[in-house]
Amino acid sequence: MKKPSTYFFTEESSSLNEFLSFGLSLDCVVFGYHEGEVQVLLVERSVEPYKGSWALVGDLVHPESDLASSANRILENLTGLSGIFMEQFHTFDAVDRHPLGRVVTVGYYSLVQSKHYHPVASAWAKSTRWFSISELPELAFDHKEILDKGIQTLKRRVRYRPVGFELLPSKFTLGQLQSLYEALLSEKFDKPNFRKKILRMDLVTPLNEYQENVSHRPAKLYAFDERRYNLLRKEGFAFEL
Amino acid sequence: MKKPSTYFFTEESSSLNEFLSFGLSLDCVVFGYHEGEVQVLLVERSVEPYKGSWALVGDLVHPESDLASSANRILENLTGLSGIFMEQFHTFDAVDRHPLGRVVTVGYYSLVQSKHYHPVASAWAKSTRWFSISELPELAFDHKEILDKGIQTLKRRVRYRPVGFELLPSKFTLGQLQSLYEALLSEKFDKPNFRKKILRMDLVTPLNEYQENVSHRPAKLYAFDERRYNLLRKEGFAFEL
DNA sequence: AAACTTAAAGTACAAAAAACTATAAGTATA
DNA sequence: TATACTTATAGTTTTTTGTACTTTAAGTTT
Repeated sequence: MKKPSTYFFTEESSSLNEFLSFGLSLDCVVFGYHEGEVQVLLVERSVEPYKGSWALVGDLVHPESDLASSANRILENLTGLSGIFMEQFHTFDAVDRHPLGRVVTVGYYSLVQSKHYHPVASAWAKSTRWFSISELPELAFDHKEILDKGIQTLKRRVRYRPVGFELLPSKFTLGQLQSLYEALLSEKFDKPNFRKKILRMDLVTPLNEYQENVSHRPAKLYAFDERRYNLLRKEGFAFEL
Repeated sequence: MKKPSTYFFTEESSSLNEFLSFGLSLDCVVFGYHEGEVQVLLVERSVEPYKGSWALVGDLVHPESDLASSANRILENLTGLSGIFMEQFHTFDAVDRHPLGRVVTVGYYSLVQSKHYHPVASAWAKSTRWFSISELPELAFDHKEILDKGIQTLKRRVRYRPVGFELLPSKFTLGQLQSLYEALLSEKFDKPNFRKKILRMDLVTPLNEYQENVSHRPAKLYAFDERRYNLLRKEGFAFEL
């Protein structure tokens, strides 16, 4: 990259170079869902600082790459999966948040089906583990703050994004969908009304398939209609439950 | 600030210094409201790059300060007002977004009453002006993208923040409040129901004062109850209109 | 000064939606 | 064949929304 030669910042006469001294990192709250419980993937750091502590999945961003591609690289390295759903939620910039320098971090969250995730060996992670969001360990850096903000954001965005579908298999029952939303929002819904509302939105299409090997009436399976969602999203619809 | 000496990033063996080469800036979408219209404050740049173009209010962040204090400094310089409501909404990081180097910018929005705003001479602004959000000029950098995302975010946050009150005088009528929300959301509300909902929330307290010099029945004046709002916010309430 | 205009504030009621209750249906297991 | 469990839906009650209309309080016009 060409180094700048002109002044940009005019409040005091100092060159732009002086201001190009920030580090940029990305920390991702990887949400999973398993048997009615919302989980978060954490890694045990194998390097200083905070060696041995649990931390969010994250890394520094290379000066030549952007956040979205860094995020994909980081998650693909860790999970072996590419094209995972991921969204930015907040930037954390406390001056002393990183012990080794001025590093600003951008918080992302991502949604994966726990069962699709398989741990991959990594240079910076001694181990990785799913934690229930109700039983979290102490975290490195300001990762507790980032995680809390991530959970808070997810709970809101769930209301106007089809976030839930990322956490379910491609064929699911309305009961599973309801349990997921109840776990995400820590709130119970009325079954008949939940069904009515979901079906009215036309976001899911019924399949001619049913659950198998269950010791009760088998539920009909549904699939998420992505085309229909993209249509609705343009009009700015709300996911009212 | 102490320069780091240890390795942090282990994917390749390079020192942290190599990664401390980002610039950090802040761009603020200053929203105003005047006679039923939502406006944005733009500045005409008097310095390169994009000299002469309209741009959002923004500046580089000093390595020793954080975003919140930079934001306050920038807005106080420009408007002469301090303690203005301001909130982060998204970080923009395209590699080529700034012609002079790798500068990542954090988008904020702020809400001010246009009539309280008085332009202040500034080193980097030839002039400043309010624009209606329906008649915007071409903007410098990626400011169009930032502005669009800011408007989109405001429209959503209006639903669970008392954002509206920042844009009204301390004593206002319910009619004014309703017009403001209609302008912000480009949506009409039913008057009796709007009143019921607002009053039910207990966020506004009626005063024993009335409009004056209007050629019709004068409306009762109300004030926003900040204490009550802080109570409700902890429970995570929604502003359902 | 009486009649008119304008908008606030509130009332009444029908229509729609949501919340709640109850019950029938389908499958596996005891 | 009974029972345990869960899906699926019908129906009833309660709450919310939308519409129309009434009353009140000013200023404006004739």
